[in-house]
Amino acid sequence: MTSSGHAMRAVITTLRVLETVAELQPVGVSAIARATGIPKSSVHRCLVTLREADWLTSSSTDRTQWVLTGRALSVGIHASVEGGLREAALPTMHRLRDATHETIHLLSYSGDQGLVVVDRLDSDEPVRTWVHLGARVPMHASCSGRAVLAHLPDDEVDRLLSGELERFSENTPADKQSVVEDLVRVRESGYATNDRAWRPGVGAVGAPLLDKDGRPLGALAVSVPIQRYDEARAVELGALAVDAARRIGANLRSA
Amino acid sequence: MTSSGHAMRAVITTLRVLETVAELQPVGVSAIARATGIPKSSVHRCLVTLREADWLTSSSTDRTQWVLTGRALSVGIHASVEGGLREAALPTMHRLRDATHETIHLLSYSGDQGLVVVDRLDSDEPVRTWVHLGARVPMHASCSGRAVLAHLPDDEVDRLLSGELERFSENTPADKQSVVEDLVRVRESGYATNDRAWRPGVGAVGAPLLDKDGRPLGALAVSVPIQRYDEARAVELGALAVDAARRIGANLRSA
DNA sequence: GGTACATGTTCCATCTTACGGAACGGGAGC
DNA sequence: GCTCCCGTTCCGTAAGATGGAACATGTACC
Repeated sequence: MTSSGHAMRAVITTLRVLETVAELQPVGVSAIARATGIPKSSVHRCLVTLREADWLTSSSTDRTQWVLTGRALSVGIHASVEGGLREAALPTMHRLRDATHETIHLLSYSGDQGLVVVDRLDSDEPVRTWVHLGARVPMHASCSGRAVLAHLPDDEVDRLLSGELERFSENTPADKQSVVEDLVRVRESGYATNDRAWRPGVGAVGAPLLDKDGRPLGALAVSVPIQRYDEARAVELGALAVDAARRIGANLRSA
Repeated sequence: MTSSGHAMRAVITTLRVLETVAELQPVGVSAIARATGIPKSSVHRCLVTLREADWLTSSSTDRTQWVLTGRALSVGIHASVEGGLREAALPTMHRLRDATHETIHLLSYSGDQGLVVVDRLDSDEPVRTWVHLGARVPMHASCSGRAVLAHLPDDEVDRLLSGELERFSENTPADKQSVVEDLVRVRESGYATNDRAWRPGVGAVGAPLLDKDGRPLGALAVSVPIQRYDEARAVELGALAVDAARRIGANLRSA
C-alpha cells in the first residue's frame, strides 16, 4: 500500500484532477473538490497549472467551467500504439471486417485499466452497432472480457471479479461462479460469446490476443445486431475471429 | 512570456515528460532528457511518478523503456466529446462513407494543437488509405488544414503559417503566398483539395465544420488512393463533403 | 582484456514552492 | 435582508522538488 513512496505529490493530485475533469467535464472547481476530496484552493491551483500546460481550457462564462483540450487526445491516442498492437492488428481486422461485414473492435487489456476499446472498423450494413473508442468494457459481461479472463491466472481472475458484478440486462451473468464456469467453454472453443449480456440488442463473439507467453494483451471482437445473431452465426464468426486473433498474435511475436 | 506565473513547476515539467513519452515511446530516460533538456534525474523522478499514477508503465527489460498505459487513452478520448463533435458527426459520416465508399476522417481543430484526427470510418475498397487516429495533420499541406484556414481570421492564418512550411512532396505548397491564394478558391467552392501534397499516393477533399458563428471547429475529409482520384472525382466528393459538413454543423448548432 | 562511452538508478543538501485554512467578492433564491 | 454556494486570492509554514555527482551495468571499438 505504501506504493513506491517518493513520488511527487503535486503531480499525483494534479493528475487526479485532470482525470476528474475528463469524467465530469464541463465542470467547476467545487464539483471537482467534492468528487476528489482535495481542498478547493488546491484544485484551483491544479486547474490553472493544467491550463498553462494547455491540457485544459476554462470556458469562461460567469461560472468558470473546465474542459479538456485537444492535447489530451493527441497524447492519449498514442497509448494504443503500445506494443504496436494497432499496427499489427489493422490489416487482419480489415480482412475480418470484409469477411463478416460486421463491426470489429480491437481492445487492449492493461491490468488496472481493464479492457479499453482501442480501435474499431465498422460494418457497412445499414444497421450497425458500435462502442466508443476509449470506452472501458466490463470483464464479466462482454465477450472480449471473458475471452481475456479465460487466459489470465486464477488469482487475477479472482481480483477482477471481486466485488459486485454490475447487471446490465437479464442476460448478464449474475455471479462470479457462472462467469468462471463459462471460461472453461471459452478455453475449449477459443472464443467467448455474448448474447445481449451487456448492451441491449447486441450480440458478439470475442477472441483473445495472446503474446508469445500466452498472456492476453487484449481481444478482438465482432459485434452484431441481435437480428443477425444466432447460435450458428456465433460459431461461424467465432471461427473467423479466432483465426484472425491468431494471425495478429503471430504478427506481434515476430515484431 | 512570463506565462501566468504561479503554476506548479513540477507538474509542468512532468507533463512535458509525459508528452515526450507519447511521441517517442517506447523510450528511455536519457532520450527524454535529451529531447527536453530536463536533467536526467529529474526526468527519472517524473517517470516514476507517472508510473505510480498509472499513466506509464516501464517495460522492464534490461534497458528500461517507458510506454503509455490505457489511462492516457481513456482520458484523452473524452477530449473529443468536447462539444459533442463526434456524436454529432458520426451518423452523417456513415452516410458519407456509404455514398463514397472511401475513407472518411473527422478532424478537430484546437488552436494551439492544430488539427487532430478524432475519428475515422474506412473504405470498404481493397485499396484504402488512412491516417492514424490522434495524428496531427499539417495545416498547409492537407486539405482539412486548408479548409480550416479558409475560415480563420487573417492574423491566426499568419501565425499558423509562420515559420518553415515542411515540404512532404513536390506537390506541397512551397510558400505561404500560394497557400493563401488557394484559400480564396476554398472559400468559393466550400471545400479544399489535396493531390498528393502531403502523403504520397493520396488525394483528398476536405470541408470545414463551422459553428454558429462561422468559426471552424474542425474538418471532414474524404481520402482516396490516387488511382481513384481525378478532378471530376474531386468535384463529386467535394459536393458530398460540403453537404455532410453542413449537416453536422447544423447538428452542433441545435445541441 | 581494456578503454571509452552509453545506459538506468540512487543519494543528498539546498532552498524553492506546494499546501490548505481562512477570508473575499458576487450571484441566486427562498 | 439573510443565507448558501460559487470561483478566486492571500500567506506563513513546512514539506518536498531540484539537479549535480557518484554508482552500477552494458555495449562498442580495437
